[in-house]
Amino acid sequence: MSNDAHNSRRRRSTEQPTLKEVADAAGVSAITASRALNRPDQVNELTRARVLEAVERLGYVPNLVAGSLASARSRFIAVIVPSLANSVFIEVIQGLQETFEAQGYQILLGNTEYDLEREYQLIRTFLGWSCSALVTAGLRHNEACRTLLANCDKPIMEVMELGEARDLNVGLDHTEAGRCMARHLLERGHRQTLFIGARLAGDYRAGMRYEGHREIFEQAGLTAPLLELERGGLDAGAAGLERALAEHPDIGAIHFANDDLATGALLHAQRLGLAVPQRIAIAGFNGLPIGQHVTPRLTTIRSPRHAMGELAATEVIRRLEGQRVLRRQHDVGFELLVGEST
Amino acid sequence: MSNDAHNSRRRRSTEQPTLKEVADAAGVSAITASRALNRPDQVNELTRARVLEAVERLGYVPNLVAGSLASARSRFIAVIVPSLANSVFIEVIQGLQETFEAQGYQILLGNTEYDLEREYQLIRTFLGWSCSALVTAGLRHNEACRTLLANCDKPIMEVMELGEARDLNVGLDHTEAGRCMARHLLERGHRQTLFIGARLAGDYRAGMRYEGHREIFEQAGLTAPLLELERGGLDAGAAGLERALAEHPDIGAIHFANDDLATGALLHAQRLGLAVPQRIAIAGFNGLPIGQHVTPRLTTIRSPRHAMGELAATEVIRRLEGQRVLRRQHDVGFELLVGEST
DNA sequence: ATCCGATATGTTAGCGCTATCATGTTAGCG
DNA sequence: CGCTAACATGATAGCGCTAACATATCGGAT
Repeated sequence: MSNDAHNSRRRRSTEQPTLKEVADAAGVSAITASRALNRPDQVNELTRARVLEAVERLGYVPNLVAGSLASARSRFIAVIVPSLANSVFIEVIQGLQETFEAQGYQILLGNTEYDLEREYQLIRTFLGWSCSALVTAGLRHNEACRTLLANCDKPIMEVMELGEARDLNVGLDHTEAGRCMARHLLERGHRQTLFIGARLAGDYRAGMRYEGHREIFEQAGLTAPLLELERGGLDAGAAGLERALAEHPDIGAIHFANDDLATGALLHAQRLGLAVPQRIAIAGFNGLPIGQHVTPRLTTIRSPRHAMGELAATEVIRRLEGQRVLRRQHDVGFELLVGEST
Repeated sequence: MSNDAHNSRRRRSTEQPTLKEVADAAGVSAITASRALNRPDQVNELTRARVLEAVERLGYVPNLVAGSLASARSRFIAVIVPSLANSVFIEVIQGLQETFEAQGYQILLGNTEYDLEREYQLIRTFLGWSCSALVTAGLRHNEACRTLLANCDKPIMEVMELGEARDLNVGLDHTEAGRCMARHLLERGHRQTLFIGARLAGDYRAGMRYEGHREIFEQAGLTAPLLELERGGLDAGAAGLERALAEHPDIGAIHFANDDLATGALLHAQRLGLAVPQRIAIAGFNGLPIGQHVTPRLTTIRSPRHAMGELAATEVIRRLEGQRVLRRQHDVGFELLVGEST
């Protein structure tokens, strides 16, 4: 009876074999079985073979939750981006994922939808999963989030832009990218130029590019009007072109905040029979493949997004494995792609 | 001394406060604090307020790993896709993510790179995290994987295509989609038609569309040659057009496996000065926005990718919350979008 | 006064794994 | 032959939380 009473407390959920059962089957202790799986070089070769055989035979799947609790480490990497709709983040994520997964880390993906409060909640949750490191897109966070990050001893990697990072930083200088394109437009003789972006409060990096753009035009004694759209995408780009022509009839060039908008406008100009760049020049940002397939090819700025993810992951892994990071801050740069659209 | 000896075993990793400390601060027991956070309605309102105040004051972040181990449940949903490069999967993931995150579930994203062995490894890992459910893209798995899934008592949702699913299934009939486009091409009078796809061994759903295409053409007493490319994307589409013209000079229409290829070809045809659809008609699959922005607009088939993700997530959540699923299998259908490219 | 069920809280014992310390075993050395 | 270092394995005690059972309190029905 006391036996039964004792057993009644058991609450094993699944029928999954445990490490203990594998160990019994292999005739070793649990800890040896654990080492055979996680620290192969600390276990005799024959013993390990017996354990692996038992694993195979019983169909053992390690309970990673228990392992993480016991070791206070998980192989999770939290990755936080503001949007999945924007292919830019997807490519960074891909670079991160390939590199992290190759080293046995699992990405926990969070999408803030450009909401800093959501970012805070996500980071809390991810810390609760004892993730090994945090990768966030961008340097701007709310108060609560900054506190959380400041009290966090894990590697923190901020990507996409350069600046005052808390820990590690891989990105590019968006203001300089804005200046670069503005200079190009000036060189091409465009004086009446409009900058068109979408939801710049969220996409503040586009706002930084506008600041760079404005700086150059104002230095040249010109104005740099801004048109902000409610939405992004190809449709919005086409609509933006219409609005630009209506509201700024004498405009000769449009600097779009990204290639989606710019491509939408370019293709719409074709439909309208507007000569690009003679009647209206169009420039973008990102260097998406589509921009190089339209005629005229889109003048844009290419950022090394995939490489940014890889580099960020590599540095985080170095930190996690106790090696010295190569640099705390990496400027991945950008490249002006001159097409025929300007 | 015995006290010290006892304490020497302690191995608390972080300085993070634990639930016990929160409970002490609030003057309740640990389990009450736990309930205050997870089962608010089981706790007196005032008690709960005290606990929440302590949580706030101490900056407590729940250790979800410990919680999952104790309850043998995590709020993880494993999502396994063959590629992130393809925007089709991204949109499904978005639909899944929005719906799952709204209910407090966290997605664990796995990318098989079209490798079924990798899929098996990913599923093992995810099961090790005691995920609550599994969502995989596609119905084809290797032997080991099928065994794992068969012995798994969690909800399993297979998306993208329809067929003999293990458990839940949300998708569309790709063979029928291929037939649909083939019929359209025939109606438009195209007799000499080529199907172009990329890496069909991995993207077997494109292969199914080709089977549908071939069936219709062969029924009409026509041949349905196939051209398989090594890579996908816009560049590949352009290259595919070149090869098609060289290898099949009398071809009048090309049915591409997806819109990326088709758009690449369409834009390339523009550059070459080939009239579309007079000299060569072009059709795609997916219904990407870009196809509706080029001139002529691309004839394609739109699949409700975002909705597919939402629906899949909704059904999984119903199952997890003990409600009856609406249907074990959902055909989300597709829509022929007739542009001017055919 | 007694019993009942509903509500609120507490005690105990795990969940499955690994860190830590302890022990045994073997080879190498003076 | 004892001594040490290197290697291999084991016993024990947690990691932080929650399931299961236990207890206390209270208003209302009997």
